Amino acid sequence: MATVEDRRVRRTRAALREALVELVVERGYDRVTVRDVLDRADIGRSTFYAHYRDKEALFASCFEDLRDDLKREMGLLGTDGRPGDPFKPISVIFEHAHRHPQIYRAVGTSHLHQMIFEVMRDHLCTHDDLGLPVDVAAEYHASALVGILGWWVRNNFPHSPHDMARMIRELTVGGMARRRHEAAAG
Amino acid sequence: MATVEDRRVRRTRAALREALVELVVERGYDRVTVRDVLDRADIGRSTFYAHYRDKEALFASCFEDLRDDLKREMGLLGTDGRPGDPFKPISVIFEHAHRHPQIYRAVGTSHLHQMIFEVMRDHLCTHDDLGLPVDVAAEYHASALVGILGWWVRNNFPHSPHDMARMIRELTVGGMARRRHEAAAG
DNA sequence: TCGCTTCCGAACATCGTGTTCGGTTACGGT
DNA sequence: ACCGTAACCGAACACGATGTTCGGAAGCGA
Repeated sequence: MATVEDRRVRRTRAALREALVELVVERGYDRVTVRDVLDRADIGRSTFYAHYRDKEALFASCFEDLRDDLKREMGLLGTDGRPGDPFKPISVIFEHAHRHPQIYRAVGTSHLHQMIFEVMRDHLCTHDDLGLPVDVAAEYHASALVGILGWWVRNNFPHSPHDMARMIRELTVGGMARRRHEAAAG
Repeated sequence: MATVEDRRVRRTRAALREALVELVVERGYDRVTVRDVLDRADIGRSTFYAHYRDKEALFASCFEDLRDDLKREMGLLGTDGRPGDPFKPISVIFEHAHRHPQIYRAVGTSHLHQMIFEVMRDHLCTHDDLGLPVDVAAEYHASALVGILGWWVRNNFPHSPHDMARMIRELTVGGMARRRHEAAAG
């Protein structure tokens, strides 16, 4: 029956995560060594390896928090059963990134990609059949979305989350609408 | 007045490039060491560093050949001044990838991304104004294209290049056509 | 054949990684 | 406040990868 997590553990892990994110933002993931993280966080070497297998594991743990947070917000959209605005999820993603600029700057798009791909495929399966392989459409739209999200983050949020969602809607919905129309007519 | 390149240089560089590509396909870029490349190519250590600064430089040189080749093929499309099929470039890219499966499997999409983004932006500037920032549209379409290309390569070319180009056309053209129509009407 | 370039390979210094272990500190529970 | 335990420290170590140096051997083009 584990009591509340030891305060030392909390502080150690938080310091390590914060240090890694800072350093990755400053130099990029590849140019950060474990030693750098240790110095920045002021944590002993052996302590690091008592908590994480390696740098990659620490990085993943940073992203896990973020992912859970985002998934929770996404989950709130589908509670009432009604389909709702199919582009609302995009708004949510951009709002989320805008609220966590540091970690979105640090995290590569590869982690995000897998998650968004899955959301996208489920969405396409339930909402409409486009007359072409679902995986192709899902990969296409997921790549576009993650790519433009990364661009937006890298360029320090040159447009508001709302504007980004609107523009993506306009770039995307035409293709979908046209396919639906053809499918209905043919 | 440099004569033809020394045969030894040609053979050395070719062996190194081939070895690196093979190993990257087998294990992924991060899991390949310089030593691995040396063993596979049967080249001495000092010889390697006489030709390339590090592993990254060798990898870049692999991609340069490919890029020049692709750019040449792309260049052949615009020689007659007529606009032609705006989706022909996409066919060319997929045909090219299909003809060089090994190196496309090895090369990450990041190198490709920059190139395709530039082509896309130029294309959008000359062809049509979409009523939203060109950079946004270019990044969106470039990301989608590179993403789906990577997916196609990773999954061992589950559709023909022609089919891929067609599907992308259908996923893309609706959005563009709709924007053009609105701009003309409004 | 001749002169020059390239290649070889062993040795070396340097750096990052991940582990071990005995000693110290700080936490949570009572 | 006290105590047992868990976490932290830091120095030392083994290991592997990187990139450089240099003298000698071999292959190239002319």
